[in-house]
Amino acid sequence: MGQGVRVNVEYVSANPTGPLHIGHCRGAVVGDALANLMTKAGYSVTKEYYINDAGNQITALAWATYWRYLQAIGTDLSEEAYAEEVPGGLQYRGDYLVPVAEALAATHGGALATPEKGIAAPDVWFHTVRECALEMMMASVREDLAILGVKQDVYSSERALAEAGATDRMIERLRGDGLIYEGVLEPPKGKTPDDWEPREQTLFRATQFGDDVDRPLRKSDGSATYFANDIAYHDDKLRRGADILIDVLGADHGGYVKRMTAATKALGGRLDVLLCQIVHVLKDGQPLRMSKRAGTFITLRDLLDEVGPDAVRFTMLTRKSDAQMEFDIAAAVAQTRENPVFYVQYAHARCRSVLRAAAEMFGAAVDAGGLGEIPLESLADDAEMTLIRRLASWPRAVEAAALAREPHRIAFFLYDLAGDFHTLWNRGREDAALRFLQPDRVTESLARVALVAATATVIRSGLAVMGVEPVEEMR
RNA sequence: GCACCCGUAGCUCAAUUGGAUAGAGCACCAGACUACGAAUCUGGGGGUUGGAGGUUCGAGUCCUUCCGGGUGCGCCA
Repeated sequence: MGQGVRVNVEYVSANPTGPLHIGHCRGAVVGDALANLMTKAGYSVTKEYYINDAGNQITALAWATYWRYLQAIGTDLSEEAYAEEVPGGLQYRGDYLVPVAEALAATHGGALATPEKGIAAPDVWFHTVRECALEMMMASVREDLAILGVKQDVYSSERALAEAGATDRMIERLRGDGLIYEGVLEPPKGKTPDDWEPREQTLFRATQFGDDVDRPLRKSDGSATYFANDIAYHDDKLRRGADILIDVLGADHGGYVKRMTAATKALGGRLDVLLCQIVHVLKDGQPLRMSKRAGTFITLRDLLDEVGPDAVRFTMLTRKSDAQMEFDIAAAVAQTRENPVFYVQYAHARCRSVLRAAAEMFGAAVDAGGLGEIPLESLADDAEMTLIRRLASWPRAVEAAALAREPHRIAFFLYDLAGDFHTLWNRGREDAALRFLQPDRVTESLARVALVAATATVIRSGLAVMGVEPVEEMR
């Protein structure tokens, strides 16, 4: 279906200012599964991560890391005294910066501070600290993603792009198209910021492409907005060779969809946005509330340790991404039918179990390739036909899901398929004639083995799209 | 105030993109284990798809409006 069409799927793209948390998890899983799904449907897919390594939050990260560094070399400075010296205040206080500080202390000793272990001039330490922090944060992000089973093809740097002049070039290009002007925006109705005052900014005519208001590309001091850099980045993705761009974003970026879609249109490209709504994590029936300030946010790593990557991924895909979801930790690890992960895995394990028994009973006829020649006319029972129909609808289900950008459909398909298979299996308990393996009826048995093998293949294939490992046996 | 997302069985969610009688699981009721693994399965009850209009041969799906929940709204990213 997607033959020749090049798709760029961008997802996660978390700011490298700390470890990934649950809020990032859904986007990571949905984006990865969508990319796999598009690949399965025949598109040529690039998986991409956008590193927001420019802007104030990275400066704040550097200052926070520097505080930990001063601590690591044994400063006398109090946290309060330090925070007063930080432009904008000390924003990140998490322990996760301690290893970065230790690495800095190990490499540079006290050289990044004054002899009294106080704050040195920024040109002494800032660049070094920022680069080290960025590098180690991204390494930790990648590590977490690897455990989740996510590996992206391209990691793009916002700063590198901006420093190469991409933002300026993009603005001039749009200016040439008559889409840029200098002007003053109206304050938002009903919720005017306290410090509002009219300022002239460089604006993009987003309203010409369906947005509600024109959007600023330069702040009043002339520096580029995040949006401007992001347009340049989307332009870069298009130029690298992509026919369709897909952004997987968190719900807090909902207000961003129209303007980015509009901007991509202005660049002559196409952007689809998948919005992943909030996930509420339940533990023992109680919602876990995330708060960065209180330090109680759940990291992705915590969740993976507790639930395991397969259950995390499957469970995240049991809901349409634009609907809010509850993630019940207990339910995700439950070994019952209520848990789709288990139910589907169990179906696959049963398939494999039958195939192992069949190989022992019938030998070489069951091996790969041998089943293709088996006459299948004997498969006529209702339960068998239901299963066959389901299997036959697999390619269409993949296409429809890819077209709709809805990877969760694969999870539901597999759940239904597993149900069909379990039903057939259990028919064999009531009616011995429906059992898969019957030593005295080789042809019928092999036809059923072929059906079981096909079921295992489709389950395996669907799980691969979701990034979940099929299991050979439950234990 | 404005924009976007959601509202479907008591609960958690589907519905092949506008198609036939809206489907699953949990919970509830009634059944099935001398097994190719019952960690399962079979059957049953349960619905004015948040409300009201409209488009259509046909609407959970599209349009208008209201109600409720969520997210966001220049010089953060």
